[in-house]
Amino acid sequence: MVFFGEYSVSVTEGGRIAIPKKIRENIKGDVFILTKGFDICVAGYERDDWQRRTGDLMNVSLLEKDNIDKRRMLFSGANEIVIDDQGRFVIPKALISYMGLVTDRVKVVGVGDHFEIWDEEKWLKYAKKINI
Amino acid sequence: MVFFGEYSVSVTEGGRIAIPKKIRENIKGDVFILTKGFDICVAGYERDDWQRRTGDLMNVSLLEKDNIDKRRMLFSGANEIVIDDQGRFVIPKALISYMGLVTDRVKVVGVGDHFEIWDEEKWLKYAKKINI
DNA sequence: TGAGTAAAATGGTATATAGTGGTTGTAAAT
DNA sequence: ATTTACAACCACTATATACCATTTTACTCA
Repeated sequence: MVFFGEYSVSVTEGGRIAIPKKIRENIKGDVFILTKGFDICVAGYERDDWQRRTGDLMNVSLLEKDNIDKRRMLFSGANEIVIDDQGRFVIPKALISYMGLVTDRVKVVGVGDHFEIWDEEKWLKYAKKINI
Repeated sequence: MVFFGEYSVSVTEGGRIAIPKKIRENIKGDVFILTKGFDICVAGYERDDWQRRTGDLMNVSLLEKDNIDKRRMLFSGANEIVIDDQGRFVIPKALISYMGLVTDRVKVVGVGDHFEIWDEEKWLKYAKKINI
């Protein structure tokens, strides 16, 4: 399971997209976790992987304030998404708003352990900035 | 496994090429990784080799932002390519666009540990500039 | 509270286009 | 002369998109 590549897909008015085949075939089953990512994008994780990796974050001390911002973002933004049998799903409103979607096109990009969805323009700007 | 030589091949409208035999016979099996390379070309690596070099980027904390740029760059630019039994494969759209392909000819060149694919004109200009 | 209405979510179908596999042609190499 | 590598072409399949219909949810006002 490694997420690769960069794909341009269209978004309907209701926030529905068809996830690219090359990304989808890396998701076991038809369920995954979609949450807020760094730099105004949304990030998708395999459910098992998500549960395994968030495990440690569930056992922090009540007095531990470190990373509280990131922990809030990660968990409050998380949604369990079910992909329909045509490979489509709806990006929840809160995440649409978080990613600042303005056009009707997004980039779906693989980042190894997870994939990300970006407003297309924002991705292009970012990619230029970090010189991809 | 050493990639060398310079070959000119044609590209179809859909971005498909027949990889030169001399390059192909250095690829173990029929799979390799095609990524964005330096100076607007795309670069092909053996899969094992690439995975070995990127493996440590797969197991970072969900809260770790430090090398996110690097991870996005490496993985979003990479594609797992399967060569068909006639030695053909399609260069993904994002990479076609990255390499600035204008004509219907590319140069496939060996660079030791990897091979590269260039828009032919760009390669000739580059080769002239660096006085090869 | 509950019926009526509007809006959104969902499921399905049709269409265009991109991807894939196969055949044939041609020129070069053996 | 036969084989091989690459090119060109065609046909079929898979995927992404747009569109429409139905269901569900939310909202309003009597």
